[in-house]
Amino acid sequence: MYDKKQGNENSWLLLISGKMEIKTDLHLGDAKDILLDIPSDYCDLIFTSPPYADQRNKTYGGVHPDDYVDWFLPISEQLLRVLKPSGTFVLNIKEKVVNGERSTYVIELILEMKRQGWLWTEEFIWHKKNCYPGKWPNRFRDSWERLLQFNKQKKFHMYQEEVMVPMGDWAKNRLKNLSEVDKKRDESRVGSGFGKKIANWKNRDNVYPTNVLHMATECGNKNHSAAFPESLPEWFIKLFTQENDVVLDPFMGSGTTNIVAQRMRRNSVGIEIIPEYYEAVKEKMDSVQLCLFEPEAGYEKT
Amino acid sequence: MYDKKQGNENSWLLLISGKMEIKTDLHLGDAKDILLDIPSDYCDLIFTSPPYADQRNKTYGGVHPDDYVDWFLPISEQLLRVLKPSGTFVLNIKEKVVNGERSTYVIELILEMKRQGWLWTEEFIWHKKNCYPGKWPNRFRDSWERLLQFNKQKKFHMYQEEVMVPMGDWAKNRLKNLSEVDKKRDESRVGSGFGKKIANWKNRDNVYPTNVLHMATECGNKNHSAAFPESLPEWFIKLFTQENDVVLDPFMGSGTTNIVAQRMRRNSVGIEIIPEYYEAVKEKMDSVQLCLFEPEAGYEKT
DNA sequence: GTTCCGCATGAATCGATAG
DNA sequence: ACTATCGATTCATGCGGAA
Repeated sequence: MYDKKQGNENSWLLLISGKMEIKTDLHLGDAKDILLDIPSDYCDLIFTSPPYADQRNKTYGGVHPDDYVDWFLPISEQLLRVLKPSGTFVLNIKEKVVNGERSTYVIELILEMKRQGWLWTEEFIWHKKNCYPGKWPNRFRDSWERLLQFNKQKKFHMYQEEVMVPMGDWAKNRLKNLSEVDKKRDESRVGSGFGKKIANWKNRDNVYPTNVLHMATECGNKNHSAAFPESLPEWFIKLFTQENDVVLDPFMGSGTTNIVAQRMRRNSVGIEIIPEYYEAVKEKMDSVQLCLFEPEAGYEKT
Repeated sequence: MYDKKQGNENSWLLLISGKMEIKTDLHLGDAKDILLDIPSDYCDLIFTSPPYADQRNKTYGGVHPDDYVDWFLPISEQLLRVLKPSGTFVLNIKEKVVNGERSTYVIELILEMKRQGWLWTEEFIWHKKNCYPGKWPNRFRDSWERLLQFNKQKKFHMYQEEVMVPMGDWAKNRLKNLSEVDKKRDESRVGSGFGKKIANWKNRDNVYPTNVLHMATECGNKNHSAAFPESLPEWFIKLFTQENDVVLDPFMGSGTTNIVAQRMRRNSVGIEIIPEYYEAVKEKMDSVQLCLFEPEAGYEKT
C-alpha cells in the first residue's frame, strides 16, 4: 500500500485501497528559499512553530529578538502566496522574557503581517497543563502560548463539527426534565435580547469548543527544543482541513505536524534547515510507513 | 469602629482595634482629570478594567477602536506618575472583533505604553470558564481576556507566597466549591476549623501558580453585576500588596476592586465618570460598612 | 440545615436589512 | 459604498426558593 516515489528520496506516497493517495514531501533547506518552489494557492493549512527568538545565537536557528520580525517577514510573504484563499495559517509562538520584560517581537509581527496583507482573525490560547517547573522572584511559570490565526480572506474553510467536545456536567441535571418555560422562552421574550431554545439541547451531547485549548506538553522529546504535542496540530488539521487537503510546516523540527497530517490522510509539505532534524524526520517517516503495513494500524479499514 | 471622615462625602474610614485605619476614597469624574489631584508615587497597585473599545458611540464612554490608544495614553501617563516605583499596574482588557478580524488597539497600546516609560513585565491569561455563548461560521466563543502587567522598574514588590495553591486534585476540587463567605472567614478567623485546614495545606504541598488564571464570571448576582469576579482583583491584591498599601482603580465601574481592597485591609482610590455607577458604589460602600458592625463579619477579630 | 433544581444573565458576533 | 440597527445563535454558573 505504501510506495516511495520513484527518483525522489524526499517524498512518501501512501495508497489506501487504491483510492486515495497521500503524499508527504520533506525538504532540507531554508524556508525562505524552499518556499519559492511551492506553487501559489497550494496549501489549505499552514501550521508551524518557528524557532523562538534567543539572545544567545547558539541554539536552533537562533534569531535575536531585535531581528525577529525582519527575519520572519520574507517567509510570511511566501506563506501568503502559497496559501489557498480559503486556507488558514496558524502560528504557534510565544515571546521570551528579555531583561525582565516580555519582548514585543510577536505583537510587532502581527502588525507587520497585517500590513503584508494577512488578516489577523483570531488568537487561540494553548494552555500548557504540565508546564515547566521553576521559580523566579518576580514572575510565575509561563504556562501558555499563542496560536495566532491568520487568513487571506474573511471567508475560509472551517469544519467546526470535527472538534466538538462533550457538554459540561451541568447539562445532565439541567436537561433531565425541561420545564414549560424552557420550551416557551423563545416566543415569550421578544425584544429582551436573549431568547433561547433550551429544548434544542435535549438531544445534543457535544458543544462547540472555545478559543482556549488545554493540552499537556510533550515530555519525551529531547532532541528538539520546540516540540508540541501531536494533539495540537491534530486539532487544527481537523478544524481547518479535510482529507486529501495539503498541510505545510515550514519549520518542521521534529516533524510532528507532517506525521500527524499523514496519519489523518492529509498531504503535507515539511521544510527543515538543520540536517540532523531533517534526517531524523525522514527516518521517522520510514518507520511510520512500516507500521502502516500492520493491519492493527487501522489504515486499511474503510 | 467605622467612621465616615468629617466633611467628606466620598471617603470611608475603617478603624480596626484602634490600630489600623483603612481609607477608601471615591471620586466622580474623568480619570484623566481626577488623577491630576493624586500625589506622585502614591499607589502600590493599580488594578483596572477600562471600558473596552466599542463601535457604538452611545453606550458607556464608547471609544472607537481607532481612537482607543490616543484616548488611553494621557491616562496611562498619569498612572505612571501616581504609581510607586515598587508598584504594579495590572490592566484587564480584550480586543473585540471588528469586521471579522481581531482589533489591534490592545497590542498597539502595549507598544505605546512602553514608549511612555512602562515596562511590559508579563501577560497573564484570565480563562473565563463560563464565557458568553454563541455560534458563528468562522470563530468559536472567546473565553479569555488579557491581564497585562506593567511596572516602573525591574524590581517591584511581589508576595508570591500569598497566592500559592494547594496541589492535588482533592484540594483543587475542594477549593473550587468554597463560597465567598468561607473565604472571608478564612481571612479573619485564623483559629477556626477551616482556617486550620488551609494552614495545613500551606505547610504541606503548596505550589506556586502559573500565569493562567481560571475564574468564572459572576452573572447571577442582581445587586452587583460586575465586569469581573471578586476573585480576580483579590488575587492581584494579594500578590502585589500588603495590608495598609494603596490600591487604585481609575475605572471603578461597579466598584469591585475597591470593595475587595477594603475587605482585605488595603486603602483604595476609585474613580468613576458615570454618576449612576458612582452613586451605586457609594451605596454599596455604606452597606458594606454596616455589615462590618456585625461580629459575624469577623472584622473585629485580631 | 442540606440538597436539589429552576432560571436569569453574561465586556459576543454574524448577516441581513434599513437609512 | 458605508454605517447603524436587529434578529438569531449559544453555554455555564451561581443564586434563591423549594423539597
